[in-house]
Amino acid sequence: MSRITMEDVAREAGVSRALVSIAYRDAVGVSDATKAHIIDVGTRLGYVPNRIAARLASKNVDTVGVFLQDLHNEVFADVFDGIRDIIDDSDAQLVLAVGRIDGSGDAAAIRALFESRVDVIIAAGLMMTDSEVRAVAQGTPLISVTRDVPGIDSVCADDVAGGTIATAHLIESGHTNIVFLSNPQTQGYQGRQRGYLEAITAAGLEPRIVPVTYDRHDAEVAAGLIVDSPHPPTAFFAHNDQTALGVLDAIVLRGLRPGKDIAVVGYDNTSLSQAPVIALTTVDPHSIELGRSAARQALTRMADAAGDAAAEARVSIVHEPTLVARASTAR
Amino acid sequence: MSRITMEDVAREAGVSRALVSIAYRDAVGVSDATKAHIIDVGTRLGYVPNRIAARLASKNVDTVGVFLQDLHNEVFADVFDGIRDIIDDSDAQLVLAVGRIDGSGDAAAIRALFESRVDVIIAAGLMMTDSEVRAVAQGTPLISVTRDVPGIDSVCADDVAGGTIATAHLIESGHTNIVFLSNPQTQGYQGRQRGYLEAITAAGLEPRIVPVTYDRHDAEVAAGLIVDSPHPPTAFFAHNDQTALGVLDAIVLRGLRPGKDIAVVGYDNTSLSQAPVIALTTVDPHSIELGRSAARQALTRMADAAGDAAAEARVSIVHEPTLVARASTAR
DNA sequence: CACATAATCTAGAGCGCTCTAGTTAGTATT
DNA sequence: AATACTAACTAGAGCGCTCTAGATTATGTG
Repeated sequence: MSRITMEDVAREAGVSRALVSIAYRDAVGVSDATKAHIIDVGTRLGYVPNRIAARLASKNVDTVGVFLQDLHNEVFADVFDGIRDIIDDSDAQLVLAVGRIDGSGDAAAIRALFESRVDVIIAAGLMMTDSEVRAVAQGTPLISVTRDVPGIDSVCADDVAGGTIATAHLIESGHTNIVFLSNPQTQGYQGRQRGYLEAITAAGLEPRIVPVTYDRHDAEVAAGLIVDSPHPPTAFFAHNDQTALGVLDAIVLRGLRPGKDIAVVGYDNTSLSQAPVIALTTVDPHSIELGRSAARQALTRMADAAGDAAAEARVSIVHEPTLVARASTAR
Repeated sequence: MSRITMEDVAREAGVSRALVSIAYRDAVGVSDATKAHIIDVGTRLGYVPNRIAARLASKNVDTVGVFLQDLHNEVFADVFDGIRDIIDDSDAQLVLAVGRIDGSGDAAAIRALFESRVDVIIAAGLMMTDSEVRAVAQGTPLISVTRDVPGIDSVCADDVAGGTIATAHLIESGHTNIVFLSNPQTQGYQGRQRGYLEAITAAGLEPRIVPVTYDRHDAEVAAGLIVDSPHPPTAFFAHNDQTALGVLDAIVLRGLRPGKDIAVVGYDNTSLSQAPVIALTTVDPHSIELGRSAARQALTRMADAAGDAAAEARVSIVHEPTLVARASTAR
């Protein structure tokens, strides 16, 4: 274990501990020459600053906690990329916590973030209910990304609009029997469903909503049952790309051709959907950009928590999603 | 911010600070009644223990740092799942750091882990050279997972064997012109290539190795060029599933059929390759199991760092990979 | 050259917790 | 009833850093 402390460096360099601290933090108050000397001695001794101690001692170490729902869903990787873009350019620290696909790890992950005394939390894809989120956010500012939580700072795409353009795209292509695959477990992706409903009813069509679990294989099975039913739809709109992939699986397994025989639309525009083998039509919520916005908002919240500017009211940033048409909806 | 400290709880509960500490840590030395009372007062006040302070004060808070190379590659999600399986059952803490796809974030991520004073680091997919890894591991035990680093505890699949069975599978299927798509940037996936070479030369065939970058689109372009070349191979063996997907893209874009016209084998058995739409033949390194092994080894290292049992020599755990044959290599 | 001003540097009091050593009370042993 | 335990609890010294207030030295100015 690294046993070298700031004290050791100070003694060896012949200066006070405080000066070593100043030097290592790039703060003002040390001459260039002394600073160089201190850093030099430090590296020679193999000194590694102890961030734990620094965090304890200082009120000014900005740290943002990031919660990612599921590492297996690439959306969260995209969001994280965006967050990092911004945070790397600030001098804030990042602390990461990840949930479990079924949502069972959310509370524990958020608690861990709290116990690490982060100044602000960016949560991507929390599965709890709105009120649970609000309850948990007590004290530390919480920014929800990819999901709008009333009462909480939120950064997300306009999912209702996204659901509408996806459905409208299908309707324009001549489909009249369109099934929406919803996710009952995930609180907060209701917007996509609402958008679907709006577009469907506006067109005077009959909505068909089927709930599926988060698991892609389950989605395949569920979609398969629907395809095999007496009145199979000609198009599916899945609440996310993962589920859409399951639908493609079901279609392919039955010897049918996505796009030609049955149209499929996903949501998220993960890099997967872009692959020519998949070529999934999908709604792009611009996840990276969402991550960036969320990170900027996080930085803002930290700033006005530091200076005691009256905490602004809840902020809701909504990005406009765009449709990306690919082969899965091309005849 | 949560301003309530242990002191506050102690005062309110009418006990000493130390007793609150004992109660909250589930340690022995407090009666059940008092403990219940303390916890009760604590929750009423909204007390959240400060793990930062705990870490500083205690020598006995086990924390394992996990480095994941790239959130966009699902292998790392699998490895992480395995790690968490084990760590969740211990009472160690997990600290996560993630790199960047091009390896540029590795050093910074590892440094952050060091500065967080983790007791042991599990690194999945480090892109540095072996000696850089060894240099960085000074002091803190470092366990490399998915990659064998000489001199460092490593948990990985037998990549040479993996490369061999993949190539042998292709040869048995009658292929004689097999291209291996290597990744020159990633140190340490050389085993897969070596396995390929062994199988190829054992069969008296001509090796063809083409380097591609980590980017899937680049892989598609590179594979495309090879397919369009005068003597296109009848089979590709890609160093990982991501790259294999790029190959599938190139094949599909040319109106060819994977499996039928050109065979493709990947490596990692990510959930993606299992999807019927993709149906990629691949080598399964049993990533989750690798994660579990690595975590167990991490726990062991921490234990013998605590008790001053003579630190054992370097441990290398090798799992046997298995071939998963799917449609991408079926005529 | 005395005095102000700025630039460096230091002392030492915390940050919120854990942990060792010790005190006090409660129960058992002979 | 004296002794020995054990269980329950407390005091206080850190952990390695940051930060405020003050000391010291260097620089400028009329």
